[in-house]
Amino acid sequence: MIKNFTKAQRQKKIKEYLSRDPFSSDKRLAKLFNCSPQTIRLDRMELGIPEMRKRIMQVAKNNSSADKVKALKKEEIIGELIDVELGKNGIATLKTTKNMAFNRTGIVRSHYIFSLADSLAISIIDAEVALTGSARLRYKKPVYAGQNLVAKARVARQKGNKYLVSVHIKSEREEVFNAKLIIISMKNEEKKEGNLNENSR
Amino acid sequence: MIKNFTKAQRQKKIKEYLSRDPFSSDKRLAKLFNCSPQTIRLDRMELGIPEMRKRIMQVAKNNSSADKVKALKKEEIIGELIDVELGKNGIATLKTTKNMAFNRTGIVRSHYIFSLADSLAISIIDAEVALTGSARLRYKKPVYAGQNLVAKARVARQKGNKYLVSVHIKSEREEVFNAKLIIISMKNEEKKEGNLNENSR
DNA sequence: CTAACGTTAATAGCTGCTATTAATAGAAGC
DNA sequence: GCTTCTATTAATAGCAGCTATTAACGTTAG
Repeated sequence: MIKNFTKAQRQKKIKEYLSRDPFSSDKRLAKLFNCSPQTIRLDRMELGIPEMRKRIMQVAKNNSSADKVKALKKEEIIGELIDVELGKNGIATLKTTKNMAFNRTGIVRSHYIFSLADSLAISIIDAEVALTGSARLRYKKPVYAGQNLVAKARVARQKGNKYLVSVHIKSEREEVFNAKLIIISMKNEEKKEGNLNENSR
Repeated sequence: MIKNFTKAQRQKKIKEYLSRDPFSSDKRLAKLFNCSPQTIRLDRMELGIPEMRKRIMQVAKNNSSADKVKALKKEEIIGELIDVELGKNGIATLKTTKNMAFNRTGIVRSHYIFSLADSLAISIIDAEVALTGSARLRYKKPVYAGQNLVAKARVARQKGNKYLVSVHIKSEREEVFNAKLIIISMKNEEKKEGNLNENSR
């Protein structure tokens, strides 16, 4: 019989695979790694990896705690949201990579930086839907692939449904970018409609 | 025996409860609502609510695609470059998709629109390296996933290595966005100094 | 040879279900 | 009254995806 992997190789692969896709049962993994479910189970035990259902739970619990932010879902935010005080301020970080940069120079493309600022600005607005109305951007210094960016946003003013948000992005404590954005929150007219025809009582 | 709720009341409560906390099994719900698990099951059937594991799955899948950092993909950024007269003007288009939009509203995220404008502005500059220095953005109307965008850029002024580029983006002949960008062209000497202390290797 | 290791198998039991059939109590209809 | 309907509960078989345990192999190292 063909030996696909050594035990160590297989376990490493399993770990890698599950970190990307935690939704596979032992049965499915067994097929993927061409071994028996029991082997997968033994591997999981040794690696301290919980069963599929518990893995799914972890993922689920993760994002259910993340609905602090109303207008954006987690996946829609560029960068990693560190802290948010809705309606006031927020912090996000972005680890820049080569993919985000011009090959020739290694300089990160400007729209990635804008995306970080814009996403963060929208995230801190306390509304179901928030859109960017206008913005003033200033790129202070070029950012090179590999640099870690820290974005801080603050609601500077609010007039009705218009928020003036200022964002400063630093790398190594040096400001590389700042922006002022007008974010517009949308009315929640459609929220009421719950129980018109619900019988009962 | 004490009748806690009518059927309709209980079902309404179950619906409410699960929308806040999808992690409860029928058994737990039965205790909460002081009835038998079977009753809960019947209620779920009537309401079309799936079992706990499937509910957890839904929550998990939601944010599972979250590798924390969602990168823009290259193809998504630039749009299609239709025509360029270096140093003068250019036209690019972008077919917007659901991926670019907020799930909830279908409105395309602002940074995609900026990316189109910014990329186009940079590509019409006749220089080896061009960087965005600052920008003034105005979002006129929300863009919905599926709309085709047409961006026109024009070099309005040039002062040394600074170019003032204006970009107008239309959908269906209606302007949805415009921007003025200062693009800075870099001399080729300056290209090297990127790797002073950072990223290295 | 034999002991250890790696793998697979078989078995019992668990949770949280689905699906089905049935029993029971209470109210409503004639 | 008796019947019928509704709501609830029960009991049963079966499923997926496990845990935990015991056991049986084959390969390899000493």
